[in-house]
Amino acid sequence: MFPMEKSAPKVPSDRTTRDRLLDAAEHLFGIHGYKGAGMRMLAEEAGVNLGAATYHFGSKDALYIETFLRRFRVMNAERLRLLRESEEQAEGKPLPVARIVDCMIRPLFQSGLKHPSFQLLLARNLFMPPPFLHAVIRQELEPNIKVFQAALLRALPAMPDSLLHLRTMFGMGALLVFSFQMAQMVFERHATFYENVLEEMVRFISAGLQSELPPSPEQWLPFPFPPDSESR
Amino acid sequence: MFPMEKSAPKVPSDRTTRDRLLDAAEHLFGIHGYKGAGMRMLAEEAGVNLGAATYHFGSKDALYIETFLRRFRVMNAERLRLLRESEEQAEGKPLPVARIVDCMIRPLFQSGLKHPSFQLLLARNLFMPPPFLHAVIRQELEPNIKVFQAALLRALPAMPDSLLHLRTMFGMGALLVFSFQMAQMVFERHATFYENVLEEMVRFISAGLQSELPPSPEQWLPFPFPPDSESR
DNA sequence: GTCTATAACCTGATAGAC
DNA sequence: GTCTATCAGGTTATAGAC
Repeated sequence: MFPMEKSAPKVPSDRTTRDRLLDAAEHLFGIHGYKGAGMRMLAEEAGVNLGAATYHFGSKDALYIETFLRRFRVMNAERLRLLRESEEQAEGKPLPVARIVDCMIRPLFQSGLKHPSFQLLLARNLFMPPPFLHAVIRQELEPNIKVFQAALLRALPAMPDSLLHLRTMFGMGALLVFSFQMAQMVFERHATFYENVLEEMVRFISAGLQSELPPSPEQWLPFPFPPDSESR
Repeated sequence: MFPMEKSAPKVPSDRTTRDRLLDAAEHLFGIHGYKGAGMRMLAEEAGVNLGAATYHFGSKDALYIETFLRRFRVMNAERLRLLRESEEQAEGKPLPVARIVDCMIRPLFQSGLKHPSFQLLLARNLFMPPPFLHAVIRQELEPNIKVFQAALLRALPAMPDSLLHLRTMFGMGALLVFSFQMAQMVFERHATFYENVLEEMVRFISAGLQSELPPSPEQWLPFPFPPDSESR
């Protein structure tokens, strides 16, 4: 009934093997995709045994999910933190659109600079996640989207929210493709380069969000993000 | 030395088997990706034998390339046709940005309505083509991009062309993600729905392209499209 | 916790009968 | 042109020694 004294830490304490596995997975899943990278490949790059690999995570799917969530969670938290901080500074006044967009996409650039291989994995999974990741991402992203959508609606009160939803998705597309593009060339450029691209993207997306309203705005149905994919 | 009289047509004449294979490939590669769909799966859906499948195309890669190019080529040709037509109507005056953007993206919607499974395959491959497709796409896309870039520069003479290049890429991102999204729900909506989305996307992208210039425009290096991917 | 060995299965390609 | 049978190599997952 009593917990054992030497209660072996169920997961931690073996940082090395487990974490090297996660790093290898981040790298190789990013490059080759879920189907493209096998457990053997991962184990080899991590320098661990094949058996040990499945031992630590139970299954390939579980490893993939954990690899993705490890950084995705902190990135999303950072997004919310930046927005909250901006809103406190504004003291009740609605934020400018560009400022909100900045909070949305800046963490992606930061995370991309720190973890280039994750940026590849991220773009891949936001665009076309394998089926078992789909629900995970949605659940993780949902509160985030709600908060930003609300902030944008305060800044653009004349906009029907289904239209805002559609435009936000266009913006996500611009962000995603470029994020993938950027992952290929991190370390090749100076930090100011990324800051410039970030600013330019904020300009592009903000202009799109604020463009004139259509003459007869249709009631768009909401579009799920990430898109519903039949599989893979 | 003389060609045989009954010169058996090397490729055509067997439309059924070959074409059913292409259709199945379009469908299943679109859903599951290159690695996700095996030759067995394709052969089964096409109702042909596994051996016959590799016979007609030689290899899985060749089948994949042909499946993609079959529609990609006509889509790109249509893009150029629309632009040329618009330019003839304008009689030498530079076209409005929105008009150029319309010519760029309208064929994708049209093709998506006619061939929903291809739209999925297209988005997939423009975003992250398997390595052997990469060069093929670039070569096919290059003349197209040049023509549209030139038209946009005529419409936006104050814009540095490396900046235009960057912004065009943002636009491609918006288009791509939404195109993928749309592929999931073709047939569920009325035709006017798609026309409305198309117009809305033209508005979004045009506004982004025409947004104010950055205070000190940096000389961006060109970004390859599709992005350089290490693999898969 | 880590390893070896192996099970059960799937992959693309091919040789040869029809 | 189409089929069957098969090959050599890949996949994930697991059972059991250490």
